[in-house]
This record gives sequence, structure tokens and C-alpha cells, in this order.
Amino acid sequence: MKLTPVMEKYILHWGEMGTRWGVNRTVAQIHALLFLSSRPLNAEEITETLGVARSNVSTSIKELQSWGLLKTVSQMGDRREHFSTMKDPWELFYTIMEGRKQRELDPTMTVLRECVLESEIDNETPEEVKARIKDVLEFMETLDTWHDQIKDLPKSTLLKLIKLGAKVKNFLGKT
Amino acid sequence: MKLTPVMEKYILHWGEMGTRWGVNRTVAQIHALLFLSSRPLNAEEITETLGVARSNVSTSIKELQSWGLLKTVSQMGDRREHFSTMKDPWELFYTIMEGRKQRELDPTMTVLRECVLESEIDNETPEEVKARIKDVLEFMETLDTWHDQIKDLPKSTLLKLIKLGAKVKNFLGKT
DNA sequence: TATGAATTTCTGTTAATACAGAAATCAAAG
DNA sequence: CTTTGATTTCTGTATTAACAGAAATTCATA
Repeated sequence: MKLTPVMEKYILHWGEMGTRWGVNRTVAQIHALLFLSSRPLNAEEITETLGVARSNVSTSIKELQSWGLLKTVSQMGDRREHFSTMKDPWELFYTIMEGRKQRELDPTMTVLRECVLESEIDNETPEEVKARIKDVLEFMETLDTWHDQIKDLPKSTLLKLIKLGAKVKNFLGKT
Repeated sequence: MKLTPVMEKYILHWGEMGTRWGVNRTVAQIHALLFLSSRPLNAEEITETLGVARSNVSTSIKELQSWGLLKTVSQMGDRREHFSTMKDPWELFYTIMEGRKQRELDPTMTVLRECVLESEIDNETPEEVKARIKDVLEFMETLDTWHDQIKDLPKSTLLKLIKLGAKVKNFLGKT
């Protein structure tokens, strides 16, 4: 697939950002490419367009799939799998949030619960520390609940909620 | 500073999580240590407690400071600087959000705006691609506005907003 | 301004990660 | 059962990041 300079810029930047999010450059670049592409691409096309190793593409596709970011499309008369991704930034955002929740929030809450349990019986962890850990756990549980509540809301509702946020601020600002 | 097994577990886990967020392990561990600590610690104490190189602590402290996560405290009769961090998870969360916004959202919006401008005049970027990039930019601007609106809200107000979110969901669910 | 303690910067080493290319495995169609 | 194309796994290399120790710098105090 032929990239225009702007598409290249977009993809390269996305790749850089990816490294800040704990996914490697190639993974982020592939996602950006599929996001811009008007049609599903197969692994070979991705390899050629981005100029990375075929094997790298294979690994990265698996990674993107584990995030639930890829749709796999079979085309008539072509054995090769073709990949595409969601075009709606909101949907994308949610999917990534879901992934982060599973990879970061859930395991952390598990560890924190263990910490709370163990500190109840170890007779050496200071009360202050116990309380602090409980605070973090509670905070994360609130985030988790919130995530649960909004994860299925349609985009339009979410936008309303955001505007609501603004109103609450204005209201509170005047009192 | 002496760590109990639970504190150690907490700090080690936080370090692991740090690597998923683009900060290195030591940075995250130092932050976790200061978070649990009942008093500000100096660089030497941090070094001994975590068993990492003194120079590493120095670099990591600078990194944490650049995120606005450290308070520096001078103690009477002690030339050394002592460091502490916020104890309120919400405040912490906001501070990190602010940092991420500056490091990720802001530069990305800049690049996207450049992409939009350049694609207006390059006569080669497909309309579809232009639209897609604009969508992402618009999405990020919405996030940015939202961030602006809620960043100064007190914790209590935010909690109310979250509960409101639940109500909106329930309401919509019934119609 | 000289001194000494503390911090920061510099340098070399080690460890971890990203990556390409080759080899092996798998799956569908004839 | 074989062929063909695709994916996955394996292996070696290169790049990046983490780290320790040494050197240099900073800064408060005398």
C-alpha cells in the first residue's frame, strides 16, 4: 500500500507514542496503518508498507489481537487473512481501556487484596501502611466500578455526560 | 528504612506496573516507597531500602520531580533533601494524568493539526484518510476539554459525578 | 574563599528488548 | 497424500535501557 507523506507522519508518530504506552513501535504502527487504510490489509502488505520484518508483523498482529483491536476478514478467492481495525476513536479508546484494565487494574487489585489480607495477620506492618494500601485499593475499586458503568454506554450518552461534567463545574464554581 | 514483607510486595508490584506505563522500574519503586513511608526519606535511605545504585536514585528522583510527584522537605539540622509524595490516590491519579496529557495528548494533537494542514494542500492524501485523522483530532480535543473541566474538581465532586454516571446508565437502561 | 559533605554527571558494563531472516510447522485444496 | 501458501517458532544480532562506580560539581558553612 502506498503511503502519502501525511500518512507516513501519522503512522510514525503513532509508533513513537506506542512506546510510551508499553506496546512496541511496530505494534502501534501497524494499528495506525490499519486505522488509516480504506480496506483490510494482509500481513504481506503490512510488511511491505512499513518496511519491517514479516515475522515482526506476525508477532505484532497477535499482540493487537490480544487487545481485541483487530477484525479479521476473509476475502473471496484469497486464502490470506486480511486485517482491519475500528475506525471510531471512541470505540478504540474503550477497547484500549478495557485492555489496560485487564492488564493493569485487575492484577494490581489482586495484589492489593493479598497485601491487605497478609498485613492483617503479620503483626509487623504499621497501621498507617495498612491504611494507605486500603486507600489505593478502594480508589481502584471505584475506578473499576466506574469503568463497568460507562463501558457499554453509546458514544452519544458519553458526550452528554462530559457536557454534564462541565455544567457541574460551572454550578459549583458559582456557589 | 526497614520494609515488612507486605511493603516489599507492594513496592515490587508497583515497580512491575511502572514498566507498563513507560516509567522505569526504579522510578515506580521509589514512588511506591515514598507513598508507604510515614516520613520523608533522603536519597541515601531510598538507596539502602531498595538496594539500587545511588546514581539510579538520583536520576529517578529527577524523573519523579518532572512529573510533579515529589514534595521536597528540608529538615532542621540536616543538609540533605528529603522527599515525600502525596498520600491521596486521587491527587496522585490527577497528577499522573496531567503528566500524561503533557507528554502524550498535547504533542499528538500538535502532530495531528500539522497532518490536517498538510493534507489540505498536498493533493494526494485521500479524503477518507483526512476525515479519519480529523476524527482522531476531534476526539482528543474532547478529551482535552474534559480534562480541563474536571482537573480542578475536588475529590468529593468527582465522586458525585461518578455516581451520576451510574444513574444516567440506569435511566437509559430502562428506556 | 577554602573545606567537606552531598548531589549530579559521566563512563563503561550488563541486561533486556526489538528485530530480521531462516527453519519448522500448520492448514486447506486438489 | 502432496503441494502450496501462510504462520509461528527459533536463533543470532543490534539497539535501547538499567545500573554501578568514579569523577566532577555544587553549595552551605567556617
